Amino acid sequence: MLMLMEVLKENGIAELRPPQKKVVEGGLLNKNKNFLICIPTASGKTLIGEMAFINHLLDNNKTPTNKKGLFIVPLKALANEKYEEFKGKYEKYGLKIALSIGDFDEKEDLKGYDLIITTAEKLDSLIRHKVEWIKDISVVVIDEIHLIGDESRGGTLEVLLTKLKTKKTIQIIGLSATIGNPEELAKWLNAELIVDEWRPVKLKKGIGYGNKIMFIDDNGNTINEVIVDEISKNNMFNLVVDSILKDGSCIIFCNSKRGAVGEAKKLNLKKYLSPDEISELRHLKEEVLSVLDNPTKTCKDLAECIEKGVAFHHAGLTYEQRKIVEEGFRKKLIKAICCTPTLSAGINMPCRRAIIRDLKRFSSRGYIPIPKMEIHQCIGRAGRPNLDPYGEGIIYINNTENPELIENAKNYLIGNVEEIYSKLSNQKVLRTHMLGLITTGDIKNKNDLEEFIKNTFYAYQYQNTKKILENIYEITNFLEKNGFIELNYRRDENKDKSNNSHNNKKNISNTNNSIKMLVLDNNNSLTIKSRHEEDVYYNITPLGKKVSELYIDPLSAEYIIDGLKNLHKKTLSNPKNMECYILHILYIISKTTEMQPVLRVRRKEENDLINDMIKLDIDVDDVIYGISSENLEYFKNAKLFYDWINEIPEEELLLGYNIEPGILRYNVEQAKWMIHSAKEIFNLLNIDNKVIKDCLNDLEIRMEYGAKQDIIELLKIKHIGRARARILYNAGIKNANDIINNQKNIINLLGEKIARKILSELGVDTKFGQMRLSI
DNA sequence: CCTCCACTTCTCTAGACAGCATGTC
DNA sequence: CTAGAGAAGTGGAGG
Repeated sequence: MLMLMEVLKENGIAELRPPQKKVVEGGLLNKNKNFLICIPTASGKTLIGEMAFINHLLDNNKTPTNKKGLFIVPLKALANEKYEEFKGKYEKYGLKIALSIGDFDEKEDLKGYDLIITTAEKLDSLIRHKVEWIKDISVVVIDEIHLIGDESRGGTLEVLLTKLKTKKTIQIIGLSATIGNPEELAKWLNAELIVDEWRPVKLKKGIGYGNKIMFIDDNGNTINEVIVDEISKNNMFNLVVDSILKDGSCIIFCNSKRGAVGEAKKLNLKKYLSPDEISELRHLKEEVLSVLDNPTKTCKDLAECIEKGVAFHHAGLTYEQRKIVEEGFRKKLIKAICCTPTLSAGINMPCRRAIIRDLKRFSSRGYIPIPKMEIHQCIGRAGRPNLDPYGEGIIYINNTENPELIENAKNYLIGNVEEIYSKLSNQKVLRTHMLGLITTGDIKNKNDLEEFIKNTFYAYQYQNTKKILENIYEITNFLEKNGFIELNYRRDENKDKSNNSHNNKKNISNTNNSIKMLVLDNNNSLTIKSRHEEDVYYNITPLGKKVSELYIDPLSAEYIIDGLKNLHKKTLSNPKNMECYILHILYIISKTTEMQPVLRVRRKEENDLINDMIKLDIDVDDVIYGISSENLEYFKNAKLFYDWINEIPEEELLLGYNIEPGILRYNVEQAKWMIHSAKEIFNLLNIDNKVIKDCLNDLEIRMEYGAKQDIIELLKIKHIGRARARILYNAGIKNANDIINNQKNIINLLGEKIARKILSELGVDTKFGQMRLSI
């Protein structure tokens, strides 16, 4: 304890906050005690994790114990932020801190690191690659652990926690936002539950309508009503200006990107800016415009807003643009941000006044209410520690004084938030993780499988594993059918050894039958299990292992395999039309579940797309029944990638497909990953087809750079991207040899510094360089 | 033949984890 | 629980 306080003190923390004290008093320093901590954002959650790390990773002399701690965060941006923060705080004690996320990895083996900041998915992936340091883990802190209830990502966290919590030597500390059923989650984790409402800055909750804000207490009673100056007809504008004039800042949460941009455009705060601020904002504006070679519509819109002291923030912005907006807001140059949920959780972006504009959002099920938990996270942004005397979380109703709407808003502000539920039964989650668990050897047979499921949050919550097990048996059949796993029937070890593969095959079909019987029976099916089923053993195949390590959905892998096999047949009958094959491959990857959602098809576009698909013979099994609208969407998406790799100018691309810079980058990133996966999978299929193989190899590079085929040789060289490659190519320099033979020319074209870098990379006079050339 | 305007029809809808191997202008 | 805003298209009236 003494050591801990000393370390905290050396990092500027003299005293613990009430919830932190509560956790320490509850036994945080007991290295075997798990915790679930539900306290508001910005009340010092992270520090609780840090205390646990210090406790495990440093001894009384403040030197490393060589134990390992993991910090699992939900976003890469957050991981980066914490990595920098922890490095600054704890490296001085000799702790080695690593960041391990999808697009970045410490070069060295993570074995030598004490504190690793990672995401759930990355950690899961590392486990699949069988890193051996997992056994050294002594403490795991999970940030935003309530995400276990997230439809798409919760399952991964659940599988991970299920594994971790069986290892009794690991202390697990879950940090959570307020949830409706914390006891349930805590019990499952064998954790002590700490709930606290303490906040560093007081939060006033209110409902805005017309030009009034009605502040209410936790019982829903009105505390006071504030009249906002009606300086314009735009009530939102009045609300924002009201805050700014009191030295406050605003974040307005909207339910769509368009809504956020529209709201931002309506706020002109120029009148309220100082001359200094105006000139600095002009600088920011230029920065925003220079992020892309040619500013697109989104860039121009943002630049225009920023000049007026406002910004919008959503996934359509590039990473750099988002950073500019966030930085501008922190420096108080940008007075208000209109955003989508990008800012509702994750990175630290507090403000004085958080305004909720929408309480419903469009989803696959229609226009549905936004969860209360999310609204609470949004209004929880209000109140900047040490800057604001208080924060204001306001739900704004544009509609006059409709009592129903006010009542609805009130319900959002008071009372309990939703309970969270296991999302393990999500099909994609089950497919992916069943394969993963078989890969890692966590599940070797049916007994392991049932044991594992019994330990999940799902089983704990529903007290019934029958339904999910039936589901899983179907999935194991699917995995077996596609050659990702093998189902073996063995009565005992000896018999198994004498089994040959032919016998195994026979047994598999028996297994299938018995599983079907199980599904049909609704009453006491678990007791009527046949012996066949009892004895199912799961073995991973090389293909399955690859799919698992690539971290893609097995269903996507099936699409890829089917697609490539079909394409192979086509290349045999007509080995000439390369462009056609490229579109086929792009179409295949557009179908994968990782690429969803794909672009929507407008009615006017339908005919052209159908004609193209027929011409290219893509997924047209039966012309009479036509092509499904889904397939049209996949194809449209494929065409986007096709245009991208054919160097269609970005602005034209975005306009033509009606997307934004950030979304394009995201899609290209996903596509790159899928093409890489397709390439790796194809290599395992034992199909001798050089056309497809070359095509996949080239596509991976072309997708990364957005480049045509002709400059591929140049792109393979370090320091040459698509711009430099194009310059060289236009000057007649087409490959590494040309570069070596035209050294003077290269210097003229690219400048001496870069030219020298490239030449030394090509290692004209070193053997290593020559080897690279031959690759 | 053009412009304006009212009306109808169409379109669109949040976010962001994972592989791999290192550096675009 | 299952919408609603805004863009695009249409067509008639009026000059």
